[in-house]
Amino acid sequence: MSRRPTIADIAEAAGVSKGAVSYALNGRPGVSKATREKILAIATEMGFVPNRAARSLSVASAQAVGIALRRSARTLGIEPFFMELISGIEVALSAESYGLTLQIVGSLEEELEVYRRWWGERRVDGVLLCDVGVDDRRLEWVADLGLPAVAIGGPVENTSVPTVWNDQSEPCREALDYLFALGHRRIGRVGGMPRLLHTAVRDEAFDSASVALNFKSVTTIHGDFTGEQGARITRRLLTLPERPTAIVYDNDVMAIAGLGVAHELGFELPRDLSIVSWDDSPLCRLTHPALTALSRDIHGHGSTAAEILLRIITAGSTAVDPAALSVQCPQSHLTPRASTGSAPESVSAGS
Amino acid sequence: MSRRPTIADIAEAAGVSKGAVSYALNGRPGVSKATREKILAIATEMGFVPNRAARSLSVASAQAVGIALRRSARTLGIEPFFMELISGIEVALSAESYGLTLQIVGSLEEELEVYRRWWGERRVDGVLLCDVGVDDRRLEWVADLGLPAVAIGGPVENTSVPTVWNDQSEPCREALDYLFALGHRRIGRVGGMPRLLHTAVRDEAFDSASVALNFKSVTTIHGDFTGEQGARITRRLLTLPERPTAIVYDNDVMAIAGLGVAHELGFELPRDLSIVSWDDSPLCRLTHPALTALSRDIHGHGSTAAEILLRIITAGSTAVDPAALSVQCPQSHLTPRASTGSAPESVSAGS
DNA sequence: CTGAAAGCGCTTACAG
DNA sequence: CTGAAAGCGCTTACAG
Repeated sequence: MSRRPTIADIAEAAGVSKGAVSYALNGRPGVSKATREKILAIATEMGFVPNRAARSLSVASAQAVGIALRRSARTLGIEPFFMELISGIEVALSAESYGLTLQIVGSLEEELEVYRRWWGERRVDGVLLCDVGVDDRRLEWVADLGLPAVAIGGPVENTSVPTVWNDQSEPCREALDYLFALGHRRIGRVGGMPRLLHTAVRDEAFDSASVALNFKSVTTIHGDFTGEQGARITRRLLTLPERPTAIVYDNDVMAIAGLGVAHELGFELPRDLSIVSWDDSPLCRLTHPALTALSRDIHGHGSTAAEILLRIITAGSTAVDPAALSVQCPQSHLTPRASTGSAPESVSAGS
Repeated sequence: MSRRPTIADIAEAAGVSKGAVSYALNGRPGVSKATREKILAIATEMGFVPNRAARSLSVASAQAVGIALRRSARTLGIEPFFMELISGIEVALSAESYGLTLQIVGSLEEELEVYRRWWGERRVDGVLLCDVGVDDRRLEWVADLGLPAVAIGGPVENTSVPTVWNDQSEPCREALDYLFALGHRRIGRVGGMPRLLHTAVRDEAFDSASVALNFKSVTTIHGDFTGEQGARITRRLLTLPERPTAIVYDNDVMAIAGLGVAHELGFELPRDLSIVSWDDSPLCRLTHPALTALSRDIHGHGSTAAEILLRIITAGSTAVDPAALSVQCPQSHLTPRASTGSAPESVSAGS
């Protein structure tokens, strides 16, 4: 038949009621084994797939999760992070037959509006919040709406929204220890957007680690994760009178742009300059020299976030303790590659 | 109220029937101006958003479009192409309040199954087909299902599925003319996966253009769009006895990996080697030297595809001529940057 | 174990 | 211009 089959069609063919078909299809008690098998056989033969809208309307659930991305198309495209995250999310959702609804938004206001609409429409059962900011208004917003949510990034305090996050201070310390051991004493850092929480957290981690190691100078300049800014800031750092001998970048795209600038200015790596990318991606292995990076499992990060969200959704409005659900993912670790080496005119670390 | 408001709530508050509320909300005739305004005011005040599932069930439409991506998480993440495409699609869909449902699949079989399920569930009203292959089974599949679809890539012949595509031969010719003029006579090409239609089309375009220009040698080796393959094949090409003086890559990721290998082998660009990336992305501007590339508007490509799909969906099952809907997008054009220059031991083009 | 019925929240002919 | 009602395709108490 050209019309897609419904449970009514199956019921008619099997000579039972629609209710019986529903029970059989959902593996519930209430139908005999023989009837169940007959119904399932007919359903399979007809190529029956239950109508989502009807089911959603009945059970008051969308069987879908939403994610709104507030980044320009260009940043999204070039940054491997998002697709890796999304594919991790996907894995967890597919396992529970949940769909993923994606929307790209241009502003915070638009994003808030999307959440209101999605939730009002019951288009989603919950949302994943990306790029958590300092004093992020979205946390309160979703809480007020009653919209289940999980924040990716953090840690966030005093919120009812569970958070999936990575510790930033230990990997930061690991990277700086490493550079220190290589003899570097003047360090530059090209940071991310200061409004993002994870940038702020790294700022702090970087500061305290630098103080502990007693570097001669540490200069952080914030960028916006784009290659343009990465290049501009690198050019700036490398033309300072007391230029750094090593630079740490808050994302891979800026690191690669920085590498380009280093080449352009005639620096040879790692002889004249060491570069570390904070967040590893296949991009870091494509360059020459390959970039030393702080690696973490972004895919797993996405899966974990999605799993927690599903748990909250399933638990329903029964109060779930967000603190109990907040999860710290395996932390980043240093993956040394060819872009880092001894500092020029090395002051040996051991001496 | 904590419960999300329905038209029944509005009807009660306004003292009218649910039908009247529906007419008012949807801007249909059947309610007086005064009543309409009163209803709208109440709806706004209550923060009413219509339940998608209920509407979908009534109008038998999902108000959503699906896209299944059959690439590994790694390729998806690193390739700017997909996010740019998706963001273009998004723009067109948002304008019509359509949602985008995304799924990552591991195999063709899985992908076909997803289409069957989406369509059966009425989760989507149509799908966008990416990475169109040679003899692509999906085209017949969606046609058999009756699932509205638009293929991205092509051109595809003898199908009822409209296609949004780019001409490949003219840009190919443009790139080769340019390299010829720079004195290059031995050309290498690192292609994409041969099973993809656009790779096959480029193979052919490349062949005929090379014949016309009478290059000394042209070597195409197919890769899989990953950096690993791009690097491996580049290493192979550059260590051939009669190595090419210029290499064209079928995507930016392989081109960047190729650049890395060139650096590693001590080639200086563009003095010793010229590199062209087919498909431009911000990545091409990050490297040093920046990569000459064949640029095209991927974002616009996505929007166009989505717009056509919406047109088909709206037109319903009334036969639409796919040929009339197939669209050729503005073609790629050469953007020369610093990675291309005169061939070593140049045979001047003019002489 | 099974059937008949109500209900989810909309839309839309059909009467008044 | 308005109201009452049926219907979209499911799920799920409630009787038998």
